[in-house]
Amino acid sequence: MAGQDIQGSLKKRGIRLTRQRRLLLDLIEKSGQHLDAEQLYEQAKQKDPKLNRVTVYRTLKMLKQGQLVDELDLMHYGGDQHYYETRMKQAHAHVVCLRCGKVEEFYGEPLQRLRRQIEMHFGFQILVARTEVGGYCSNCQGLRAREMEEAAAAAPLAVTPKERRN
Amino acid sequence: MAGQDIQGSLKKRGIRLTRQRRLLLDLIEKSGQHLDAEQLYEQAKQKDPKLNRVTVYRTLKMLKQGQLVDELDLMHYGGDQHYYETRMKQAHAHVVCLRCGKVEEFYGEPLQRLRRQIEMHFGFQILVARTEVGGYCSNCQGLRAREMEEAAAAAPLAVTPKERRN
DNA sequence: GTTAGTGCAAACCTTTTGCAGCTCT
DNA sequence: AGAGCTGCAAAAGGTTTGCACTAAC
Repeated sequence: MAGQDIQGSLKKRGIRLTRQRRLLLDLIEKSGQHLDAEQLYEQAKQKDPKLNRVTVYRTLKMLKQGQLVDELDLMHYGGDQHYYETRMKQAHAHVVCLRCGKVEEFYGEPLQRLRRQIEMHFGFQILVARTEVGGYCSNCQGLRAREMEEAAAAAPLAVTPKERRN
Repeated sequence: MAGQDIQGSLKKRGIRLTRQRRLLLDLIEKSGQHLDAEQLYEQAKQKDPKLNRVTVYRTLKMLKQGQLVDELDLMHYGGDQHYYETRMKQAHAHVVCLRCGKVEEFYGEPLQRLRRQIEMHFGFQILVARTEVGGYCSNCQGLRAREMEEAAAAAPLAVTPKERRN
């Protein structure tokens, strides 16, 4: 399983597998979602109430430096914190709906192609790559349009009136 | 000029063009680089010592919401702050060397192709998209390898020894 | 004249650091 | 045994907010 991979990788590097780290790694790997440090801390605290928020940050930093997790911000939809995911999966882009917050993942060869092109074009050695996209999901596009109309009806001022004067 | 575009766009939306905003817009547009809020503040203060840092943040936020600038983090090479650039240019990826900090921009059709694919695949309406890549530029790859060797020579411990024992 | 925008101070949120004590190997 | 890790408290860095005053339209 992926779990073994990360823990094995740490062991090989001479990094200690403490109780706290095992717990955090478990949570990161088993969570299907993208967790931020605070969510991870909350979940971990339920299993180990003594665990400190600082340990979460230190563990995430270590995993990031060791290239075992990737750091995302998901277009800052939920704020300025960072989200984390394991690197087990194939490269993918994150597609974030700015209205409902849903995050979809895009796999597929245009990403690999882009990556190869960048490496070739600059002779660059890529260690980490992120593509994040914000907009409206198919479900929210109509709702969003309706919301805009309503807003315009409620406040029939602001933008357009001034243009008519010219 | 691009300057006119942003200022005109703001005017149309009924957003006031204050002295401070004109100054900040000028700096953003004329700067060839990616500026963070603090750099922008420092530069602005030289022309208007009274200008407050908060105004910089508020202006950037407004421009971001109005989709007149894009927000980047350049793989957090320089810290956790955000960088900004105008949206005048064609879509491009940012390629950041994690050793020397150089930022290159990748244009080219793989990006457009990726964008179209995401829109088609999910029926998604993209408002903003970012691709950021971290690694070593052609110039730093050799230097980096040498640094690693030296580090291994200086501290001949850590990782590999343990593996030999098996 | 109104309303939006500014400056100032203070708060806020996320993340990092210093240090004493604990624990994994 | 001893380096590495944790918890706690405190600080730091980046960004936002409340409020009274000012300026753009």
